[in-house]
Amino acid sequence: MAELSKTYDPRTVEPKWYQRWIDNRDFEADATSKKKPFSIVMPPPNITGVLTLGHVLNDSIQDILARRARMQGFETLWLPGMDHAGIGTQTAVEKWLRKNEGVTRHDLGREKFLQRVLEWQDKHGGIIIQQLKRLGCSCDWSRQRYTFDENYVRAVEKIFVDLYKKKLIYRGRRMINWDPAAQTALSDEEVINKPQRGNLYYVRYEIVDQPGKFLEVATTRPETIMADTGVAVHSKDKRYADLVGKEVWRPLPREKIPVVADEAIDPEFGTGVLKVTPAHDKVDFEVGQRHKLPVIDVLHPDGKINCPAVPELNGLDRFEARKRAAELLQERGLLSKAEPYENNVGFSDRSEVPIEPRLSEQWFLRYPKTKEALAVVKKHLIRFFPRHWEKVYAQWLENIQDWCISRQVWWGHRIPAWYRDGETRVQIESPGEGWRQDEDTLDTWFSSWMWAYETMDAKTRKKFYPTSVLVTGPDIIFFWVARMIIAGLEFKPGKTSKIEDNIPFHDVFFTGIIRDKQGRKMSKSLGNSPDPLELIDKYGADGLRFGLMRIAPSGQDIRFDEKQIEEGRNFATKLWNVARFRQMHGPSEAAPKIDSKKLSIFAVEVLARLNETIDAVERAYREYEFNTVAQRLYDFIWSDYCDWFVEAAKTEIFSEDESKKKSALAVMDYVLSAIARLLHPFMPHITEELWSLLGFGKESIQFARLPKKFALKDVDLKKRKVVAAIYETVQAGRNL
RNA sequence: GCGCGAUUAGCUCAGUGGUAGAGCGCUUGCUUCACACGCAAGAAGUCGCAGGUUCGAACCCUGCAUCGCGCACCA
Repeated sequence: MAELSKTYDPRTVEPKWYQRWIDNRDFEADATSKKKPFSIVMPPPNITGVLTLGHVLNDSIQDILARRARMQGFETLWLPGMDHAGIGTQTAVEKWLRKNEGVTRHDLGREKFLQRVLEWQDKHGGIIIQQLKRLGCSCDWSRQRYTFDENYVRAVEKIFVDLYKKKLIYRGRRMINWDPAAQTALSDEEVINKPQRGNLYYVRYEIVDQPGKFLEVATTRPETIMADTGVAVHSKDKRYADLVGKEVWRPLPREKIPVVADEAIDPEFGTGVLKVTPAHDKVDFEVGQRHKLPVIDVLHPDGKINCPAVPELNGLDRFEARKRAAELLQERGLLSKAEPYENNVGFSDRSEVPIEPRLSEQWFLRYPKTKEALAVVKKHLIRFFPRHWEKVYAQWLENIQDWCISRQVWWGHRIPAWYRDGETRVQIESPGEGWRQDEDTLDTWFSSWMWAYETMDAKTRKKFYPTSVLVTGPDIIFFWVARMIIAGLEFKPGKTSKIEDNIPFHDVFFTGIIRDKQGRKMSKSLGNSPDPLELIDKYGADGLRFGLMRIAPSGQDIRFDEKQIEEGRNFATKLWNVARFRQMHGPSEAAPKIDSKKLSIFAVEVLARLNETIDAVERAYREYEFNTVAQRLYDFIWSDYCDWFVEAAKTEIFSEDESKKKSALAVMDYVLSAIARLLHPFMPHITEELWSLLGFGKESIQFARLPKKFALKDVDLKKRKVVAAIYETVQAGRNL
């Protein structure tokens, strides 16, 4: 048995073991194994991403579950991979190109740009995978997948074609969310509403056959007046009843537009008159449809005004134009007032600029299996932890709208649609000469929704699908979790067509979101996100993992404080030292013989508490209460074992009575071995090191069975009262 | 407007019907033969507010307040 050094050095110990695990192929799952399966697919991080604390939390939890499953005797697969992250990656590379070479993607053209993305990917991509290894993640790297793997791309295309054939995918000209910065359509989920301070402008529209009389319209967007093709009032609004059917002069440019009556107008808002701008607002579009109003688009895709008829505004950026339009109206006496006003504006999740509702030709998916998806969660065929997310999930599914899946982005899965002379064909291969493929790519989530099964080959899938549990953040419950459930139910990748064989996972554990000390989200721009790699250097991967898990209540947001990680490191040191103490009194036994007749009352106490801890830990795992597991282990080791048992046992260890000494040491071995195993999922490296140095097993601790409770006799358990009394006395004595 | 969380010691958070807990911080004492990343002792909370249920409420119910999040509205 090697000697334990005076201090624990995670920086050498951790990489040493990780390398050994990899060399032994300990993480590789055997699809032909007879053991029961346990599987997790990792939510694929973006190829451009670097490790954040969010990943550390997420992946530590997955690692804990995977490592525990191995110790429970399951054939365990933790399948890792990466996401190409369409808009995200494209934006990152464009930014890099602009900074380093001063060129845009349009300067390069599609082909060259994609070439550069691939080069960039080889050079800078996938850093996060190396970082996950440093965390100790026990992923099956031999099965690592990428949403751009050839087979995966093929599967995405195939699904598109299938859904098209089923008439679930269609192409249509509809109102979509347009991101003028990234210049692409977005799904509703990618739009975030934020309250914005602005003005409510009261604009005067002169009534055509009553010169000098005006209809006043309240609007926040005077820059879109040029696109007005009508004004609308509520059908029952008496104030304006006589004007319905007449015409008013649109101020910019001056033109006659009709007054229509529609139920959608709120008579209470503003003046009760709505300017109808079908090209630039969803409600207005619908009103326009009902009254057959024309659609005039006055915005370029980049958000600049497209209206040569009003040269003062033409070519201006939309926000610039807003101010200018108000000035123009003011000059012409058509602005009666402007009052400060706060309203919600939709922002692009990615580029963080306000989106524009825009009429556009896009591909859409009519979601299949929404009722079934609702039912599997309601009936707990899929269980959510914590439960309250079920409601959020249900609310989304009940109000679901068709999904806009096409993106005007170059980096992504190409849409398998082909055009020639007004003819359209949807198929994977080109139909032949003269056919032009659709320029657009698919929403990244349209590929990720197959992640739970398309990452597995047939043999792997047979053994490991459906997966056991999904660990992810609640922020992607719609983007990913719900859509994966739908995909599982619709595409039926399971061994039979039964629902329970096709759901993508049995349990979903939603982690909390890590915030800074002030409760703000971690973000690059705020610079409040500590670098996990630095934390690992400082405190060790095990320290970081344990520290974080201990403060991560199930599903609650977490306020991060480095102090908490320091505690994790301190705990590792404590464990190390108490093992050293044992080692100073001779070699340990892998299978210590404990003569229950010779157990001291202190030994009975610590074994009883170990039993309680084993039970409590088991219970907490069942509910995914990782902080409880961590806390119970922490308390047992530090307080019950170190502070009380070891201190009490010292008298025996230093006594002349050999049998008492042997008994105490045997109990220490028993408890230490149990501790190492219980703690291994949380702190894999240090426990493996101790397991090896103390000689508790020839094999890696990873495959050691979790400790069972020690069989204590009732006679012995009765002694616990005495121990309690003694401990109380000791405390009182110390007090004096 | 609807829904979901949170509100407990200076800080970060556990507890969830029966005498208020942990870690950090603070105070005091310890270079005691594993550990100062430590040991021992201690001070510190009318458990957001108001009602109700109960023998008994931090915990259950109702209402309110504050903070955060989601959905809807958003001219």
